[in-house]
Amino acid sequence: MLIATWNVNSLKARLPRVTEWLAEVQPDVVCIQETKMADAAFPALAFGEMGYDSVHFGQGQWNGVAILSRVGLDKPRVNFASGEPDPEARIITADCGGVTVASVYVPNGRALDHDHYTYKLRWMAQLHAHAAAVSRPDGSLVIAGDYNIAPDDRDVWDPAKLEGQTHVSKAERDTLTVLEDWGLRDVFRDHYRDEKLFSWWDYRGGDFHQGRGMRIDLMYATKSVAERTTWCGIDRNARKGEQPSDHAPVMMLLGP
DNA sequence: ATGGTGGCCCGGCCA
Repeated sequence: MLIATWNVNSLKARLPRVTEWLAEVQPDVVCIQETKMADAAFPALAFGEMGYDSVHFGQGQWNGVAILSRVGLDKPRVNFASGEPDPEARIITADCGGVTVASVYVPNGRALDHDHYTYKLRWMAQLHAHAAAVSRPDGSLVIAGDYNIAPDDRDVWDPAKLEGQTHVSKAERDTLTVLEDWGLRDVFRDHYRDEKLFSWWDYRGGDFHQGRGMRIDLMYATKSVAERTTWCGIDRNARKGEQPSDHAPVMMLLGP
């Protein structure tokens, strides 16, 4: 079972690229972020014609998350499963092929002294509670999406240049450690020990072609799922060509 | 030099 996550940066602008990619790669489950559309505009029919069931949690102009699955899609849950609901559309969960899958779009944070940064840290605490509400540490859970956090310095092109900015602060990275302490693993890092491989590159300044990126699109999985993972990858080809998203899809392949 | 590109929807916000 091939599970993917992709921040598409507007599903309306990206639908041709997304359907082309689905046809080529044939993933079984896809977590999508930043659809930037209302539920009524979500192209469920187009995905259905390609064999995918889908659920979407949108709010219109900003945010918006979805899950596509061709291995079953049960118990869709929008927003956090416990505590205060997020006022923004940033998390959706469903059971797909025996795995509980959450598609998450973590707040950006903007700057360390910004209100949005405290919102981001609070959001990550709520994500921890969400994991515990939908699964046990010994269950089958994948939380995949745009975390807007680079787990460590291997995950950024130049740590020195990013010091003092969001995505790399200790407090943000500590929220990932909380997830790991609960029982989740960064499955990509299990398969690429020291490689500096990125999933996002700013549109500006030719950053993609200069290799100036970060790995912020992450797939956290419980131990039983991580141990079934035979391969992980980032499809940087999807960042090339006409009208790409600024993110590339990240994938994990599960054995039986 | 606080720029630059590309989404949103049509001047400025957000990433």
